[in-house]
Amino acid sequence: MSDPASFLHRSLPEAVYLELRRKILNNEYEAGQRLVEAPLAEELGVSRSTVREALRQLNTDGLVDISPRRHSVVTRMSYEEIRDACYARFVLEAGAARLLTFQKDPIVDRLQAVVDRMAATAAGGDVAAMIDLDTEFHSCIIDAAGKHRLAALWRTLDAQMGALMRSSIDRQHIGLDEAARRHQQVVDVFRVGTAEDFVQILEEHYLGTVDSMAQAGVLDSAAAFKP
Amino acid sequence: MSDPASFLHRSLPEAVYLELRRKILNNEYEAGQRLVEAPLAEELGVSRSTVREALRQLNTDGLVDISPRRHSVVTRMSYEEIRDACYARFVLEAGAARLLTFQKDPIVDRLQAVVDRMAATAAGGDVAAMIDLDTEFHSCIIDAAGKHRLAALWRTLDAQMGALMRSSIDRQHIGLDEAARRHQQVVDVFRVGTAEDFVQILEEHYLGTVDSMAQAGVLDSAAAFKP
DNA sequence: CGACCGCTGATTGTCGACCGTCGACCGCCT
DNA sequence: AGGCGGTCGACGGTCGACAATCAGCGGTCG
Repeated sequence: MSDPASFLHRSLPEAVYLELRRKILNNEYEAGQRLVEAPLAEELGVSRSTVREALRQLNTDGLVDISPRRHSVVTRMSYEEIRDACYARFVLEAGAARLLTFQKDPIVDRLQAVVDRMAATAAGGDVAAMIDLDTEFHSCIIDAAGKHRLAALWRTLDAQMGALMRSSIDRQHIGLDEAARRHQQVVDVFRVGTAEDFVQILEEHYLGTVDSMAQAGVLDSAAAFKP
Repeated sequence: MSDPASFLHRSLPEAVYLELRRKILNNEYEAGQRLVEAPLAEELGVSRSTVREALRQLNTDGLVDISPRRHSVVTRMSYEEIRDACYARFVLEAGAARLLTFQKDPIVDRLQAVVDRMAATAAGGDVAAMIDLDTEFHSCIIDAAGKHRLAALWRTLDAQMGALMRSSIDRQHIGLDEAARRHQQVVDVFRVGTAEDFVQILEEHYLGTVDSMAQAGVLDSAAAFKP
């Protein structure tokens, strides 16, 4: 993100990648939609090779599924896959959190500030902004641990979850106040508790997230098989 | 690995990717070596596009660094980066382990079997086989948790570490018996302990690994600042 | 009437060529 | 002699064309 050289030489594939990524994450392309190289290339004014490279990148991000010799589609995750990704994200965040000093860690002020903004945003009903704040909140924790690689992995998973959350909250307009409250709870535990307490409430927090996504019916077909 | 469709349609880029990956992981290419597209293409009998795609894939695996408009090189990790990757691997494995039932989990037999083979291998002094067994050992734990996404992330990190371990153990021919003993210790804790005990010994296990790599001088930390 | 089989269109796979850019080298100016 | 600007070679970036392959469709045969 803060790599100074990445602003210069933002290559064509990188730009295409970012554009397609943005559209997928904003649900301008819905899950399962076909992404055909040639039309995208013409639409974006580049050649197929360029689009192709961007699609491969999106594939490794888990945002696009590529069927060999067939066509690419926006990833549609099963309930199982969503749970797995969510759990992996939780595990990484817990791994970051256990490195922090609790109670007197200055990070708590930053977290509180984000939660305050969440409360304000919840009142306004801006779903997209809320999800961005969620990412910002957890990023604080991840970044504070100073583990760059771990943070990178987390960010990939978070982006995917963000896309799902967008589409889930879009469908049922509840939970913004609830979300703000949940995060406040996390901060409170951070203030007075230990790493163990924190991990526990974090896990509940994540489970709540995947549950609300499940109930929102984001997972179209596989939802029926939920235990 | 177990994807049935992956045997069919093993495309050219995939094959090239696997071949280059194998060479990097076996240290047939040393860290920092330049990987120029055109010569590689000719050597492998494919076009530059194909090699290019394989290099991108290796890049996202963290095995190759790509400098825009310049050339690609085999990744040379700093001490910090190694520690980060190692820690992330540990976090993921701990996240898998906490889902297991301890003491009576049937996995322990499989783990013990691997350790037994380790002991035999240590006597023979086969470094490469030992590293493969290490991967197999930890894979048992990861796979037993049944979290596919988490396992995939772990595997990527493990492959990188494997490359480093190969080159570190190559340089100092000690530690094979020591490695076997360490893993036996992990199994013992698994037998009688709880998830918390296990995570603790696992962390020591990982720290020991990164330390021995550090001492082996894999990370030319001084060389990093040298022209 | 249904199942099978080959045609066909759509889409990706692969390639070689041309273009732009970067760093290295060299000669000139101070 | 040292710094600087220009030139050159090397390499990645981008492209359009051609080949391979798959799914769906329509015709045909049992």
